[in-house]
Amino acid sequence: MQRRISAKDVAELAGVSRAAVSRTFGQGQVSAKLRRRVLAASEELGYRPNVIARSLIGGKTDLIALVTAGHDSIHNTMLIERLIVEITHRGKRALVIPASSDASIDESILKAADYQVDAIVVVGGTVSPKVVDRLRRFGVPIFLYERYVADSGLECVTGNNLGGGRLAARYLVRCGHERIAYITKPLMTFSNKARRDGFLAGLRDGGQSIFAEANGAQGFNGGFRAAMELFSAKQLPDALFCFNDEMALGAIQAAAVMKLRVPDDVAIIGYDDIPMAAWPIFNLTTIHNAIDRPIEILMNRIAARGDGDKPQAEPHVIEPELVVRGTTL
Amino acid sequence: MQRRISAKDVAELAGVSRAAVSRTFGQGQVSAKLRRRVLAASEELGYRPNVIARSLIGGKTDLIALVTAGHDSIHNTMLIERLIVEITHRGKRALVIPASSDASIDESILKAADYQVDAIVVVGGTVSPKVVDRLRRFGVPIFLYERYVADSGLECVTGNNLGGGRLAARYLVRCGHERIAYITKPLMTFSNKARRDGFLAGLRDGGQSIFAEANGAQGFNGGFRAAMELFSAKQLPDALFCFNDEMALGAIQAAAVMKLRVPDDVAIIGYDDIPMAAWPIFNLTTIHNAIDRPIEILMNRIAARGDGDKPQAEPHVIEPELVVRGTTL
DNA sequence: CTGAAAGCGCTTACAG
DNA sequence: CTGAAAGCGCTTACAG
Repeated sequence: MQRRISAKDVAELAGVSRAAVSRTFGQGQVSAKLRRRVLAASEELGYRPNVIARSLIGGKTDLIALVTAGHDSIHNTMLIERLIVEITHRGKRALVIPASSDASIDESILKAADYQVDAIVVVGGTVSPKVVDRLRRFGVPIFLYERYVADSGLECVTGNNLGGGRLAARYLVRCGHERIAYITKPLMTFSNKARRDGFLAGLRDGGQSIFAEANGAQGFNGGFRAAMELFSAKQLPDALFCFNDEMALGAIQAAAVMKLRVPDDVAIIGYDDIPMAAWPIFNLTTIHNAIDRPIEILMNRIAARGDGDKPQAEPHVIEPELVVRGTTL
Repeated sequence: MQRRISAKDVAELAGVSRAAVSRTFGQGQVSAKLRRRVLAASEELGYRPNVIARSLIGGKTDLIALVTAGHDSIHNTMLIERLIVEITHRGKRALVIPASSDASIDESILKAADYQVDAIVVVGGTVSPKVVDRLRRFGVPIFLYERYVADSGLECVTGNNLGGGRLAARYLVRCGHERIAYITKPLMTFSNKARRDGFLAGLRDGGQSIFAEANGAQGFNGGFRAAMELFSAKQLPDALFCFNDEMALGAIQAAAVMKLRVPDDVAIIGYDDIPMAAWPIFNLTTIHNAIDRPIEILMNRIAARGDGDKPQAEPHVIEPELVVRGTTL
């Protein structure tokens, strides 16, 4: 485990100054002849500039931190994967730091800052004002993805969950359902609350109120159990809106177990539009929660902020779309 | 965007030397009194050591690079997510660099090395000898996950795909099937080849040979189409082994479309044991491809290599297990 | 265009 | 125990 090749080694072999090496790989002007000699020496030694050392000067590491909370749903996992790919495509590196609780989000952000990242993206979580303030002083932009906190000074990119919930409710009302239920997850997270609020508002628009509500754990099994509970009541719902697609798939399963026909006996509608929703065996009607568009906005804003742009106070809101498939009339 | 707080600022405020600050946050000895003053000043200024600068001295960045090829399957995505979580739990940071082609794996590894990462894990891909050689000279350990290349000098952690394929074949033979087919993906990747080879060997063990083989694209749709092709032939297979679970789920779908009963008309067996395989609606018999155990081994070996341990030439092989569910007799 | 020098933020022998 | 100094690998004004 010898010492790595440094610019000094290259300079010596090429018979030039370390500055010449630096300029060859960086910004400055070098004559073609010098450049050739430096390149040849570098090739021979297998030299590559130490970007970590370089960042000490320029202040830029090309590192983007992804602080992720709620690694729970399929949609979230895909989202993070896409984020990583996009960050890489744009010539940056993704430093991924999963966090569990809200306290650990703060801690993760601080850790990211220790690495002098150029920007921090928090997926599905919030940051304490104290940490926000500190990072602002350091000039590290923080972005909230799939969450919006007014007046936080943070730039936010989020789907319109309120609108999505409303979309679902209105559609079910329009289809003529009259006993419409919601399947929620235990935690009233930002998105859960917004979808539910929008859903209730949508029912109100149609002159209805919520028929029933069941609380399930996260995921397929949670949706299954919650639906089983609703399907075991004296009066059954005739339509179900589920917090997300996975739970909706569990609800479809529950309907099968209870010999209920979907959508004739009970309509089911999910949220996110994960790939499985389109599988013919499920063919789930759902609210499409875009991934590509918000990520593109996010990436552009990260670049802009890097160029000194001010944070945009208004959130970047992406509108969801209803995708009608086979689980509704 | 002012300059960040440095040890110098803290030293001045506390009225001590920069060395004292350094020692307070690092290794050296400091008196309780000095430490207290340094800590107080740090708190006041919001100082945190710049780990990037620190790494320039110690040579350790606590960065682990994850170079991922084949971001395609659900199993792979989950695997990478788990790897990131485990790396973080062990106090390291995950630098995730997705690569598409094999050439880009080399390039990604070099980029990772530019960041002076402590170790590189390549998931589902190989490295050219040239790059291996260069990294060895730098003393950066490279690990191959889900792949084994003999005499590469790389430490490998992989499931026994050959054994897994064999397991599947033997089980189907034991169940009395006589027209056993394989659904493969277009690329003869390392794992695809090994599973197929093992499968053929297992059939041979039972005195049979492969009845048919179909080539589908990756994923659910690929499995669906490949199965449709087999189910449209004059003579139908009575059992299907699929490269992975997603393709197997597609095959189940195809059976439903063709009004074939599973497992009575056709048995289906997958590979990986993704969460969806256990969903009652699928209830897929499959070969369990462990995640936790190999990751644990990998993490331990990364730590050991960091402490100067030599690479282990023999691969760390994890044995798969047959999980019998409802899609086989 | 080129090189010597200063400096990014840190740590670690070296004296005291 | 503590501080002044050298150095990690790089870049960037500053002279020439």
